[in-house]
Amino acid sequence: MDSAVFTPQAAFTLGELEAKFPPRNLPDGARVTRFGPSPTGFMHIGGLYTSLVSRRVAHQSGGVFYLRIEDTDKKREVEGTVDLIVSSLASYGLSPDEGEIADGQEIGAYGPYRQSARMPIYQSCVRWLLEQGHAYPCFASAEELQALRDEQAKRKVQPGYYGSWAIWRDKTEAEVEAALAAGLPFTVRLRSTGGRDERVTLPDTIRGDLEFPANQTDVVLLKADGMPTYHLAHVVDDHFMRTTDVVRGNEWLASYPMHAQMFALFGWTPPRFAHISPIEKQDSGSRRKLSKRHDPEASVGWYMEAGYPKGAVTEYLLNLIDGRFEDWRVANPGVSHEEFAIELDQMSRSGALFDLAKLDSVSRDVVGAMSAKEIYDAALVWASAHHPDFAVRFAQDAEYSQAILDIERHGERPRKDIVRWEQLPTDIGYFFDDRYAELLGEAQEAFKALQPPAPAGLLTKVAADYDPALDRDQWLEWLRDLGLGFGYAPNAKTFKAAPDQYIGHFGDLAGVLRVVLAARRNTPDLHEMMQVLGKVRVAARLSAAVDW
RNA sequence: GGCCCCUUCGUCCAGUGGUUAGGACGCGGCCCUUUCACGGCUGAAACACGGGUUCGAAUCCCGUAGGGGUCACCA
Repeated sequence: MDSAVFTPQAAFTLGELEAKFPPRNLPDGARVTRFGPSPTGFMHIGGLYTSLVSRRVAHQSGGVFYLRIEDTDKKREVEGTVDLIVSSLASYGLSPDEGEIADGQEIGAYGPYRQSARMPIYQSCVRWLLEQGHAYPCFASAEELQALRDEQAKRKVQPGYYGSWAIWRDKTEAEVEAALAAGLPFTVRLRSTGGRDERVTLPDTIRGDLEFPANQTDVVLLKADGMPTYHLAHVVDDHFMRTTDVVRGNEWLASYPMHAQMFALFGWTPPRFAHISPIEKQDSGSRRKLSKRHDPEASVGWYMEAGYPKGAVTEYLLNLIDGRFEDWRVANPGVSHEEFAIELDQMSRSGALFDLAKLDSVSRDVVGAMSAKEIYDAALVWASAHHPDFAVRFAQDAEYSQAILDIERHGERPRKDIVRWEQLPTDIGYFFDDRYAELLGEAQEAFKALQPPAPAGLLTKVAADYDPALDRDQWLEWLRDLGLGFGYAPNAKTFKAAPDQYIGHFGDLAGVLRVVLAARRNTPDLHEMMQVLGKVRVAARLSAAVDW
């Protein structure tokens, strides 16, 4: 029978494909890796993780990292996902060297890079398999397949389409013709060659040699709609795209024998495999994969909304990949994390638990190392997308905004209170007069609750005498002096030594000013804060509070 | 259930026959201090269990247990 019936879109011989997609001309040792997401409406943090590993492995070796869209399941496909994937990768500095770089636009000589556009290639390969007798059409319906599984469950045998359970494996040509004539839908299946006691070895880059029973299942290669399954597409694409290292989740471990068999049948040398463990999450005692349904932090979008700096997410991921990154970071402050080399064979075999506290800590350090300008730029981008009100305020006077961010950021030990941009509106909102007006109620309440209460005349005096030109030491001396006149001890020690002689100490005085100026007790350095607010604002706020 | 993978402080990672089992996050204490952060010092905290091999085991071997993955015309 003419196998073209089952592969109507086949257009090439294997030889033609070999010529069309020749081995890459790369330096010795160069690795070609890829990221192959399915566009199902979501960009998983695990995808970022895998891409980070893959891209680095490729680039460290002078190789190529490409993006391949695995859109062979049109039922699950969600429009707009490709865009999301492309832009997510781009914003974390993980853009591919080949593949889709913008919606519908791709670069590279090994494409197309969307599997749905590669039908002629897959079908050509399957046609060859059919001709060699390594594949056959299967007309079994979903119901028949289910009945098969039920029977297997009843008899307590291995479930699956294999051996004598593979009902269409040995049908006669006449039976196939009849099914075809009846217009029954069909799939094309692999005619498995795996022996009963045969074993195959997977030389995994991360895990070392792993042994499995050889594949015995007549897996589906071409679905009823003519699309390839993952298994076929993986083998064909990674061969013709000349992938040298397949980096993928360890959920694929069990299907390796299937893939190995296909590579062998085609006569192709399989790539190296590195099966990485997914990021997991603690869930009432046990752990499980970070799931798109239950865990918001599984989505890359979550990190964007929270306003984690891009570098923080990357460095956290780097941390999971190799804990020595931390030591490297300490030894190489200011160096781009791009410089840190990843070694596949050093990766952890067990899955890492997602740790928000650790991410926050990494982020604190990353933000701590940024300049006010860098923070301003990144935070403004975030605010424009996620907090328009704040964006307006923040953008109005860029110089003022940056001065706010620069408080305690210019010395040896920068402030590390910012973890994500999301905090900014509440943390520095009081610097802006319109926002401060909204906080007035809170300020008054806190002011009234002050212990000891602010002495009469204090605010007026500070408002009148404050000189922004004073440097830190002069300011301290001035304010201590001034406070002494109102009964505040110059420091806590003095106060403790003679509590009856004072109403409080310098810290209490600073507290009064903080509450009035910022509507809160915890603010950055008061001296710098007042300088940034400026004489006019300071005086206005203090004077207005005299009547509270 | 079959097959496969994994197992060092709560978490992440070091440690590949001889270490007081190390670092980081988190947590506690102390110090610094105008609050909050920062920083410094310090403390509690782990080799899943049982057998071997060995003068000696977190490290090698065999079991057991626990956790995870996979057995689709989803990837």
